[in-house]
Amino acid sequence: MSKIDQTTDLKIKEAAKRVFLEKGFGGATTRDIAEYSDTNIALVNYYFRSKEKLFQEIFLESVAETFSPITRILNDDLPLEAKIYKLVDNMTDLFKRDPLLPMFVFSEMRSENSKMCDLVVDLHRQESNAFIAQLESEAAKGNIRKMDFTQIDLSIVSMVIFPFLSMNMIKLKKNLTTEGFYQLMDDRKKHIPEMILTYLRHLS
Amino acid sequence: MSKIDQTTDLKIKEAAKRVFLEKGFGGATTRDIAEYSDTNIALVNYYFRSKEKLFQEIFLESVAETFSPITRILNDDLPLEAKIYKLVDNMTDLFKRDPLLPMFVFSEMRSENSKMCDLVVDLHRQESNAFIAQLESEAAKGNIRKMDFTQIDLSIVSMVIFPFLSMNMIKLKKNLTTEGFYQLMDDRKKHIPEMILTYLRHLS
DNA sequence: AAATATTTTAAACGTTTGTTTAAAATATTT
DNA sequence: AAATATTTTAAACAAACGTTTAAAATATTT
Repeated sequence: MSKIDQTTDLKIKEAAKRVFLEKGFGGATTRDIAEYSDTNIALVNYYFRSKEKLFQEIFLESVAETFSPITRILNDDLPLEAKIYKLVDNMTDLFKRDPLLPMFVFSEMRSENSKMCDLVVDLHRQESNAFIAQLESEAAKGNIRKMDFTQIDLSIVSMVIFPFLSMNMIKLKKNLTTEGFYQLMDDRKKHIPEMILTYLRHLS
Repeated sequence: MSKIDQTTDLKIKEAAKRVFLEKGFGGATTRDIAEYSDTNIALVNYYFRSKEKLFQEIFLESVAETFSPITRILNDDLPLEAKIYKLVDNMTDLFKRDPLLPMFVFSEMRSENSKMCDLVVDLHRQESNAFIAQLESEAAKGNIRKMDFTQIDLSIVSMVIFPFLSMNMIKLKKNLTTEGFYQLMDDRKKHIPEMILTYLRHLS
């Protein structure tokens, strides 16, 4: 189906996602969304009732897009090493496809009393910690060091996501094009798992 | 000097910093700043000409606050191990004092053509890479592995800053109070340098 | 083909925004 | 003490915002 034959509500939603990802809820306007979707401001409210309802729909989908691959892989039945490589690889590719996604999700959770925080906590209510359990199991077997594995979990996610959150600063500082930046991210697919695994296997 | 005896322009600037850090440029209003500073909207423009001028003043100071300690320590004349420990320690303490600082700085650089990007690139024009040079020197001596040390630089900063960018999400997911979160950050003061140094010293 | 339901449009609504005005109050200088 | 400069105030401005209205256009059903 060519873009011009899309249904009106889909045209609006795709335009809204683009605008919200670029500017956030506060920076985006109904008129922006109407213009990019080639419709008008009345249609935006006709199909989605309000700017906030439209935003919440897109935000929830974006949170799922960001975290469900992570959760899925962390709960996969894979050896530790393969799991870490797969996690970093899949996350990196996801954010290369949608580099504005991390900043969109985290910036909307900036204020503690944001409605978005409540939505997210509902979404992740029964999320298991299979990854940390797996790490503890390997530690019990003596394959890796004993430690607080929350730190490992947090460090992996930090090393993958942060570069995308600070993409523009990195590009400026290292004088990189978008392609150069993506090359750096691809290099991290080896570097991050190597660092984590070297540390874990070096029994303290 | 008690808060009530502050000069008017200082009262406004401190209130503005608080409001901008919490809500960002787009989310903050001149009326917010006037209310928090116990003045009025005309005085805000009388002393700072416009919301944008006031914002730029605060943003530039915040960028300096965030990055000048990093740059200073990275250029310190310290052995590698001590430097990494000091860097992580100082950055963590800085962000514990001002946990909204990272999101404030990076969210304003979200769009590539943001004026803030240009301001930052001017600020860091002649910044040296003494840290990466030091790493390369140690690698030449055979003390640490040979590699692209941009990855190390980026990984350290990621592991320190990202948790503060995702503070609210972490607190929700791990069910932590602010104190619990800060304890986790303090634990990272050991974890991060240990991981980095273990990796560097494990000659591949 | 007529009647009904749905979609689209243009215009307007009331608020909130950043900013400005001009007068009042206060401080400083002569 | 009078004249001048600075600071503060209350009120208003135009522009932009999210949303609503009511009529027009189109699609669907009877």
